[in-house]
Amino acid sequence: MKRPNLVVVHRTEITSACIPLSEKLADHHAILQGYLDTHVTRNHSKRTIDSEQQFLKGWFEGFMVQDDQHPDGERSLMIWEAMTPVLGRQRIIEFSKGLITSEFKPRTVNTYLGKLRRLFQYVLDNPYIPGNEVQLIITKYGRIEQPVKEYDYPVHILDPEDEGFVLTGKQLTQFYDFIRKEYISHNPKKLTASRDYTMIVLAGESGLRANEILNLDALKPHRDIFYEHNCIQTRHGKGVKGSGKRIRKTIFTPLAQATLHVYEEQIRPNFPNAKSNPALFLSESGERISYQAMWRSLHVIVCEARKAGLELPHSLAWHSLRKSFATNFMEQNPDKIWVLMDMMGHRNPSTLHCYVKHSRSYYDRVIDSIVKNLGSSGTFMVVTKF
DNA sequence: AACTACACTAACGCTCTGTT
DNA sequence: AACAGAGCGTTAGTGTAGTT
Repeated sequence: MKRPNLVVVHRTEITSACIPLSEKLADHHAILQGYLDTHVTRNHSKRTIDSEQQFLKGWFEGFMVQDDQHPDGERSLMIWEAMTPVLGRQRIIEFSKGLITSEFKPRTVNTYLGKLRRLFQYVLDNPYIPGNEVQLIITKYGRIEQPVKEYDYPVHILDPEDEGFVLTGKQLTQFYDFIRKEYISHNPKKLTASRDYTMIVLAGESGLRANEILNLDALKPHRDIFYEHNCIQTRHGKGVKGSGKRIRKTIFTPLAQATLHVYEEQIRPNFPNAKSNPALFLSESGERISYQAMWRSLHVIVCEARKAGLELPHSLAWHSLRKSFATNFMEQNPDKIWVLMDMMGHRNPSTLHCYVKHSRSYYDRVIDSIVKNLGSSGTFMVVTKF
C-alpha cells in the first residue's frame, strides 16, 4: 500500500477561519521552504534534499481536513495544525500505527517519523513565519508543540542479517564464464552485452558500487583508469552528512585489466560520442549509462544464467557483487583487513563486520582447521584436575 | 571512572515498480 | 527506453546500558 493511502485520521474542523486560505497556504509553504533551505546550507546532496521535499510535501497533502472556505470543502493539512497540542500527536500516532499494520518495515516507519520530527523541531526552534514583518506562529495560529514523541517509534529496528547474497569465488568465475561464452555469443546486441560484461567484471573484481561504475571516466580531464598503477579510482564515493563525494582508489586485478583493455580497444569506440563523452560506459544513444539501464542489464543476465542452470543467490543485484568482492578478498587475504577497508571506502572497521558475509561452510572449514592445529600443538591442555 | 558492546540516527545509495 | 517515486539498505557519527 502506498503511503498517502494510509491516512486514516478523522477529519477535523478548523475553527480559526478569519485568515484567508491563500495567506495560510503561503505561510505553510514559507515555513516548509525555510526548513528545506537548511539542507542546502548544510551541504546535503541533491538526492537527499529532493527526497526530503518529496516526502514532506506529500505527507501534508495526504492529510485532508475539512474547511468550508475551500471550494472542495476540504484541503491539505498545515504545519501548525500538525503541531497542535494533543491532536497533532494523535495524528502522528495514527499515522505510525497505519504504517505498522500495513506491514511496513520498522526501519521505514522510523525513517518517516524521523523526517517529521526534525521538521517540527526546526519549527519550534524558529517559531516565526518568514516574511517582511516579524510574526510569531503562536500568536497567529495558536499553540504548537513537538507532536512526534519517542514513545511513538519502533525500537530494535535492525533486521537480522540476511544470508545468501554473496557469490563465492567459484560462483563468480562461473558467472563471468556464462556471460562471456553463452550470453554474449547468443545476444544479437554484441556491443551492449560486452559492455555489461565489462561492468560486471569490474564490480566483482574491484568492489565498486553501481553508482561509482557509471560515473567512471575514460577520457580526460578525469580519466579514472590506471593500468600502469594497477588501480582504478572513483571520484563518486558515497559521502555522509554533507561531506560531498569521496575519492578513493581500489584494486585493478589482471582479469579486470584484460577485460577493460579489450572493452576500451574494441567495444567502446563503436558507441556514439565515444570521442566526446568522457564516460567509460555509454548507452546506445551515446550518453553516460543510467542506473536503470544497469539494473535492467544485470536483471536480464541473471535471469538467463538461472535458465541455463547456474545456481545463484535468490537476490543478486549490483551491490551483491560488491559484497562478494569483500567476502572473497577477506577469505584470500585474512590479514589485509585494513587494505580492504581502504579499497571499500570504509571509515570504520565495524562496517566490515556486517558487510563481509562468509558462507556457513567457510566458518565450518576454518573452525575445523583451527581445531586440528590445536590438536597437534597441544595449546588446549586436557584438564584432569580442578 | 573508564571501558565494552552495542543500538540509534541521519544522510545517502540501491532496488524495483508503475507510468508514459 | 526513460523516468519518477516509494521503500528500504548502507555507513559513519553519536548515545547509552551494562561491566570492570
